[in-house]
Amino acid sequence: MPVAKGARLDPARTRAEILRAATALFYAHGLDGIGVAELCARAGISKETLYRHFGSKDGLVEAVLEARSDRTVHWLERAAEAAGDDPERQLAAVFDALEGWYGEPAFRGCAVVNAAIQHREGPALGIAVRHLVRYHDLLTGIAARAGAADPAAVGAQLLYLLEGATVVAGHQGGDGARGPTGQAKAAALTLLRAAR
Amino acid sequence: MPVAKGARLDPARTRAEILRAATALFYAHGLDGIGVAELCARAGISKETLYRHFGSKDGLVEAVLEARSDRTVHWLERAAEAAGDDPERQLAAVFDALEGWYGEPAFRGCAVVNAAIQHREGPALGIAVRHLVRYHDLLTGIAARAGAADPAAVGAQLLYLLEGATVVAGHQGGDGARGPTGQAKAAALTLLRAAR
DNA sequence: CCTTCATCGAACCGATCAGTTCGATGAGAG
DNA sequence: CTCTCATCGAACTGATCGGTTCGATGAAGG
Repeated sequence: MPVAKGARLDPARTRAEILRAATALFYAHGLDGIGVAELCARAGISKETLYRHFGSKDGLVEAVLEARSDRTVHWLERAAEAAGDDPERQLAAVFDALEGWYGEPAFRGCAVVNAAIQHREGPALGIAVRHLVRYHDLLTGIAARAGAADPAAVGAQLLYLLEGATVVAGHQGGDGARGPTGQAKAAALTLLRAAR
Repeated sequence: MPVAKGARLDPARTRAEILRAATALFYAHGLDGIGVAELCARAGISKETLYRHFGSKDGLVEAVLEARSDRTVHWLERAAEAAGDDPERQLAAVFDALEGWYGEPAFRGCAVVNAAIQHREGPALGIAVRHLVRYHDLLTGIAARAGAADPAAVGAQLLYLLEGATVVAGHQGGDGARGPTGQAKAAALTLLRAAR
């Protein structure tokens, strides 16, 4: 990142570096909790560079959220695929991955959903809705392969569990008062088995 | 609320009116989406009155969140009590109440949880953690009365469902793209029955 | 009647913010 | 070597924000 004055690096690399820094800062401090000036300082770039690449702070937020949604969804899809063909194993793998995420010290919930809660207007809400639909599709697919009578309904139930566990886990770290965790996978498997 | 210049109304009533307006405005626009000046205008009071009652915007936020948490928890407790002695009926009543709430056009998710997501520092996070603990206590009590082997674990599972359904429902209204709803109660009952 | 005081309304303050502009710099391309 | 242009860094703008202050007002209480 120590880009010199007249550096002519790959512009795509500059853009990626801005995205990387902005993703972490928006997640940690909230969309309104970090200013463009500080963001540029932390990313090691100038304001002019940021505005040439993204046009506005909202444009940067949109790019960050799109990338974050893609990464998270693909991460869970890969976790399910890697678990083999058994739908129960796939579901267990998804929730194992999630619970590993919850344990990271910087975990603060889902960045996309959090952003939509912070900025009801603007691109965040639409991206979050699509994000939830993708989660729902993933879980509905597992329910369908498990032979559920109404896969979309079971997918919705599993989606509630996933999002609820994420929200609850996201509130643990600042204070004490941690509620019981590790129940999300058990609940998900119970719901899937009850649907067959 | 058209309070005249030298009005000597019950100060407690003035305070309550500020709280009422602030609760709605913070919920609709977010904690950072509404300024003190506009809030005062909408509440029909002057800035000096607001600052005498609450000291700061953060003080007002704290009072709003405390009151909102109390109201919501008591509302669900009453819904459960009114359903009689059968734990399954109590759980159904809680999720019926929630799903009625989700259908309101102004529904935007849980104000307390949303606030903690917006302001990670300050009083919001602590209030939200306590809020979730109270929800967990309510649901754990139902699980215990239903004879669950591990009531706290079942309470956590139900808490995930409750929060997840709230978050998902809170993202439906701005855009189209509504996911399946109405599955929260069915999932909750499935989990409760599986635990007996 | 007269004191008290909650209230209004408007001006004011310092800080911060998103976004713009510009001269200087230096690496890569021809 | 020279032109191009992405980049830096710093200054600047206009708006908004949270919070303070103050004189005027008028209802309640003695």
